[in-house]
Amino acid sequence: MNKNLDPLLLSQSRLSIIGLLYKSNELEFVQIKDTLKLTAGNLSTQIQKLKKADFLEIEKKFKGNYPQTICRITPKGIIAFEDFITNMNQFTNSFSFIIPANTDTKQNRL
Amino acid sequence: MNKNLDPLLLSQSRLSIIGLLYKSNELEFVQIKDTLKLTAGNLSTQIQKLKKADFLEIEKKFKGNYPQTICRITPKGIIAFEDFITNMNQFTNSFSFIIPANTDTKQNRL
DNA sequence: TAAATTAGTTTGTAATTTAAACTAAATTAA
DNA sequence: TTAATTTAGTTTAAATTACAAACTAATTTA
Repeated sequence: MNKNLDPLLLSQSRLSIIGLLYKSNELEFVQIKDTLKLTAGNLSTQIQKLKKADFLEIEKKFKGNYPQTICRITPKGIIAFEDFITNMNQFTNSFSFIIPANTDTKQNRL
Repeated sequence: MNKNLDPLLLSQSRLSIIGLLYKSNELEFVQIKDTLKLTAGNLSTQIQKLKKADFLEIEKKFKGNYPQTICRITPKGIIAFEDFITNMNQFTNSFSFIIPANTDTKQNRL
């Protein structure tokens, strides 16, 4: 089978989390939770999985008196996300005989 | 969260199965199994799930003396797959500031 | 006629998902 | 001032999913 889609990112919640961080580099736990409308429990587990894969790092600070959890995407996370996008585009483009194609050739990795 | 990706298709195996059928309309169980290198057990369960969602229909015949299971994509399956592709393209294109964009506008549904 | 092959289905375990329950501190209201 | 509520998370537990292994059942080959 086509095993090129990282199963860790083949998940609505984790794909969205990494996608958000891909754009913003780092975000607060609460920002992610609110933006994606995830429960805190779910987000907590998902970022732990992403951390375990070294796709993001978690920094615990304080914002005023409250604890604050910052998530930051790692170089490995960036590459994994770009690979996912590239592979998914490749897949969707293989149906361009009916669904208009993606012009993506090879991504520019920064 | 971005709840527009049908979780039934957000699976490597089921996405590939429906993708194959999207191209070929109907295929034998064994053809799908061999093409995607799935185990028979896994394929059996996955097509049952897809059937339950009315994304494909299963016809049981005989080919010579051996049983033959034909899988055929349904109109509902076609729409679901096209929607998945469209939504995934929309997602990936929202990262085109770095990853080249997909030109897909609105798909032509046949 | 025994062994191997074909074509699947069912089962059992492991992993995943996610809401609910919980911890722990801070803040607000009575 | 102390009780209730809010903030910010983590842990748990139940439900769902994934998938290989084991199984059924017939056919073909040696």
